[in-house]
Amino acid sequence: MPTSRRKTAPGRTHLAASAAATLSATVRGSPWRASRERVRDRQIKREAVIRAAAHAFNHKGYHNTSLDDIAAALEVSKPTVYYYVSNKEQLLFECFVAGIEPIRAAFRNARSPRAPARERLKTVLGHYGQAVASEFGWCMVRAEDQDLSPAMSAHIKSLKSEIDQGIRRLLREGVQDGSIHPCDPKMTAFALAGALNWIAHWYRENQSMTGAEIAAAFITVFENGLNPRADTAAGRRAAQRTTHGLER
Amino acid sequence: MPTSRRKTAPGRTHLAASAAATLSATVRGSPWRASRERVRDRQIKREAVIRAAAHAFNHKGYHNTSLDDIAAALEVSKPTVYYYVSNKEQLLFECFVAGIEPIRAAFRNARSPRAPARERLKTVLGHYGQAVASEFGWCMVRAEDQDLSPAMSAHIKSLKSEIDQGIRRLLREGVQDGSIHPCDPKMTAFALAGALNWIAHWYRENQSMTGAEIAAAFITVFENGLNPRADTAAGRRAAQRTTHGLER
DNA sequence: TAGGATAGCTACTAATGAGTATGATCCATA
DNA sequence: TATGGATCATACTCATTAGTAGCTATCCTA
Repeated sequence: MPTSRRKTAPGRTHLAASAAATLSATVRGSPWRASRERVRDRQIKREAVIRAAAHAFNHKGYHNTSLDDIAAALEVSKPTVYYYVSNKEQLLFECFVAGIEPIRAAFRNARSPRAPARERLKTVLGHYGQAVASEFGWCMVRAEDQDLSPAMSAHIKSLKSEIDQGIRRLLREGVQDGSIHPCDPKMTAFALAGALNWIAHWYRENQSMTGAEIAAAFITVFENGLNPRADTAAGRRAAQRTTHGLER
Repeated sequence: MPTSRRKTAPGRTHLAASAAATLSATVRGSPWRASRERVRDRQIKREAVIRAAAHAFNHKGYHNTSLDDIAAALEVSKPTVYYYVSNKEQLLFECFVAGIEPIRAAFRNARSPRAPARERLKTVLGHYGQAVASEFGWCMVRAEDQDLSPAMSAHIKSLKSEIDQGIRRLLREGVQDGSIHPCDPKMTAFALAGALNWIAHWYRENQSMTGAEIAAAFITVFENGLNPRADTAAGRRAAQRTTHGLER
């Protein structure tokens, strides 16, 4: 890795460039306006830091990523990173929240029972899959309580639990309105979430599909299960041969 | 944590006790026999080290576990651990192999097409689930290439790929013999493995079921999918109302 | 145009933890 | 009973890295 210690002119760092690109910073107005823009500017830079962290965590893992790495990726020094974020742990936490927020939004939209619960669940799972395939997916999925302070760990656990409970509720509603096969909501929710979470592990290496395509493919898998095809004689025969007992 | 630096008499450490418990070390015989027992003794102690590592990784994560921790858990010093294992990375690798081996064995047993492929797949997935819920499950599932040297990373990847290909093959066979609904083998294998892998994440905190019970419950989930119950008028009505399109 | 807030850098501290050099002890064998 | 290998401990080295102290430059506001 070439240490391109390019001496950027002060006040014109990569971070600043990133902010300037998004801001119409040339507009001058009242002092308040300028002040507001400063705040926005800072917010944008902060997000750039978090995105860079997510990218690094994604590729090298949390513990193998130093804050110097993140700073280098932004062509900035380490204290600059600390200027936008209080510590490494918070960086992971922010990535986690950025990843999980779209899923929570999807749940909020799925609240009202216009459609059968199965359809609402499918929509939510679609968003879930896309979130996991996003840049923040890895952080979302791999953020472990072991790496975080008790407070943050508790916060993350409660967010995760919220998602879990949301899936279970939709499953129960689906069983009740008849749109979903009777099932154990807890185990089914675990299976669904697990299958989708796992996307984060192989998606980096195999980006031949978009997040939406993957999510759609998974929904199909969930719907078909492992049932034999009901429309052929061979399927019926094979299904009848089954013994219906797991190995001891 | 009380630093119970209990001064164990030399030659009578925890490791030795563990080995002695399993060995009938009192038997004296020919020098060759003693020599063979020494070898076995060493092997048993080595396995105790690996188990201790798995336990620690399981609870604190790989990077948050120091070799001093593992040594302390065995009431032994760090160089003793190094006496049985060449480095930390190898420790993780051994845990990984210990976890994945039963799954490979299950695949070997599922080779001959006595039963329909669906039944063979169910059996394999049952073993898979139990392995993931085992003490080595976490290591198996969370061992990342990022934490390992290229050589070990490649080795682990090939083992993982072997499992993946095995599942796909059984899926294809099942589709062919009619015992499994036509599906995309790749995506279906990802979903199945993901759901099962995820067990490792929640099993530690929720050991209300045995590994076998969990595996059985998951198989049921896979078989039912999200299909509506076909045996009620409500189910059919709900199924007809569905729009069959993922959100845009 | 002075002053204060903003934004950033160089150069450090301090702690942790992987891995090792060296030597002590025990036991089987000769 | 002397010796060599097996087993384990004390006490280090060395590299990494999270986080900080203290300084500088810029720019908006009064």
